[in-house]
Amino acid sequence: MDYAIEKIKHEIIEAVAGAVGQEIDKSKLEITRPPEPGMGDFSVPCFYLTKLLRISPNQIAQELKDKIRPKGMIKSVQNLGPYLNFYLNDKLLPAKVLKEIEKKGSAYGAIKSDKEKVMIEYSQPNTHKEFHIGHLRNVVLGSSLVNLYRFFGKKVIAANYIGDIGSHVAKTLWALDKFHKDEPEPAEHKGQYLGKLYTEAVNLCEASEENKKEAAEVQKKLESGDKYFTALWKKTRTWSLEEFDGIYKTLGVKFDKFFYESEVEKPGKLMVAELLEKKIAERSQGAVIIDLDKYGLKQLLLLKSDGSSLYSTKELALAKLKFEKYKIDASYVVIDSRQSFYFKQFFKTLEVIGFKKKTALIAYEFVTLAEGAMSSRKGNVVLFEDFFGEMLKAAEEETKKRHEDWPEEEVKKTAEKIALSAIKFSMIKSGRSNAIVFDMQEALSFDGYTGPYLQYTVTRINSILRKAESNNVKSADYLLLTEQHEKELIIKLAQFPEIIADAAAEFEPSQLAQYLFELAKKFSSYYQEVPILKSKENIRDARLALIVSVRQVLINGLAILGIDTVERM
RNA sequence: GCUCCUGUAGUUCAGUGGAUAGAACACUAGCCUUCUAAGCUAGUUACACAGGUUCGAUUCCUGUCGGGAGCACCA
Repeated sequence: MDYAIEKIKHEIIEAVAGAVGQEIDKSKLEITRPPEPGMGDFSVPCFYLTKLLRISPNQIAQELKDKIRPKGMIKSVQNLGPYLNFYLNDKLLPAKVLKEIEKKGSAYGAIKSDKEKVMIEYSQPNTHKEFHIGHLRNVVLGSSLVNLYRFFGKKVIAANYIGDIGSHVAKTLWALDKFHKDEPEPAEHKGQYLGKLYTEAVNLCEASEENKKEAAEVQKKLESGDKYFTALWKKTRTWSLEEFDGIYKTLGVKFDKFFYESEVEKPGKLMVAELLEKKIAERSQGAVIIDLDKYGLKQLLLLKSDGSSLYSTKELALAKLKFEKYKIDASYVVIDSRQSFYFKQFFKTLEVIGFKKKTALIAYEFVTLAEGAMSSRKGNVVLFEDFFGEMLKAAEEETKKRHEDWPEEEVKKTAEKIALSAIKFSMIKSGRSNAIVFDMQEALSFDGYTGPYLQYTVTRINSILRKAESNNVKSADYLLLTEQHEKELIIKLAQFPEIIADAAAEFEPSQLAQYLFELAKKFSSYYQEVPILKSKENIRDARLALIVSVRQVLINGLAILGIDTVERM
């Protein structure tokens, strides 16, 4: 990275370190932003230096202030209490930051590749089940992490691992075969049809042991290659896969590699047999387990007592595939935090059996409803399809209200992008460790901290630029950007590369969302208070150059969140 | 019972070992003869509780209480 923000911080640190006059750990020096704009642009708290210099932080700040000679990006220094407040050089800052953005364009904020090859696995939907807003959070989070990591300079393989076999499939097929065999195939929404069957099956299996046994029989038949059920499975599996394809297409999400549980089941069983032979795994109550007690992780079940496979059985073979065939340096899995314990066990198991690779779970809390958790059994799940439909309707209404003269086609196209941005943003604005309590009413609002607000900010900039017609943005004199609002915006723009690095390091796209919203807010205030088109010609050009940069950063950031912008809305 | 996550404004969320704890929604009052009012400006209200570490704790530690989740044949 060689961004302006780094140069600024480097100069500040060097100035402070130089003034101290003895060896200090520069990494311990913090750079923060003062609470009030008038107090300076950046500040360094002096608390850390008290141990070294053995005088009060206030005194340190005062003494250092006199020793620092402003140069380069630093215009002046003030001490205020225990803080050293730095004022940046207004003559250098705007040109440095804005030229950088202009030059790098859509790559502004990106970090140079470090060649690390990682696989990010996300979505992992189960076939023969409904696709609801809980699954949506995973997709939105996962795909933005893929984008973020690529921007962060990693080589990323975006992987999906589809649960196309297992007890849920068996239950659905059991119900289909037993109660709906003679029904005509649904013409459309076949995936959702299976979801309904699954719910029915779950309830029936809970109601009676007999049903449960029958469903388990179906699973055994599937695993032993029974012709009838295998054919039924193949057909219905396609129904679900087509549904998923449609959803990914709607969301604009692409995977580099699809894995299926069905392709790793047999290799997984072989691996378990091998582990038994090597005495790494052992038998317990008829099942096969690996004892992780000495790591405080209890025991992980690798194979059922009836010999059929578990999630872990298949996951073993998947891990082998990932590391050996794809030669990745690290494997990340985006999952619901309810599976955290299992994954801790599983990653430890990989270590024990010899895969000493970088692995991490990117866990997030799940999506609930105000009345509690969604469950197929209770039938209170909010399907993605329904959610998207509602959002689309609302976005169309809002768009029509504002643009009565627009052709139907344009309304539709714009509304879809608005609806998607609202959906995606609502899934990403909360940090991963926060459960999302889904509220349709709240989701339908396009005001405030939402995706549409960010899109709207971009359209306002577009609108100004359209009206500007001719301009001399390229040769703008940045020294004319002297308003406080302008300085604030420029510093905010300069911080973008840092935000990218922080958000990536913590797997937190929500930090990026927060930043983009703050940037948009700052622009909106500026927009309200400072005229752009009506200012004097040379000032106008400088301001146009500034808002072009603001737009660029908003677009770059939104792209990482998977959000498209629109020309007008 | 054990483990993990969590408790900040009426609601949904940010945030930090230190300068006055920020937003959004909702509510109230202003602002469209001025670049799109999906906007802007102003106002009201908050760190669950009790100890400890520290010059300083909303932040770290311990405990209590509350919410969510996980802990062997589901994924």
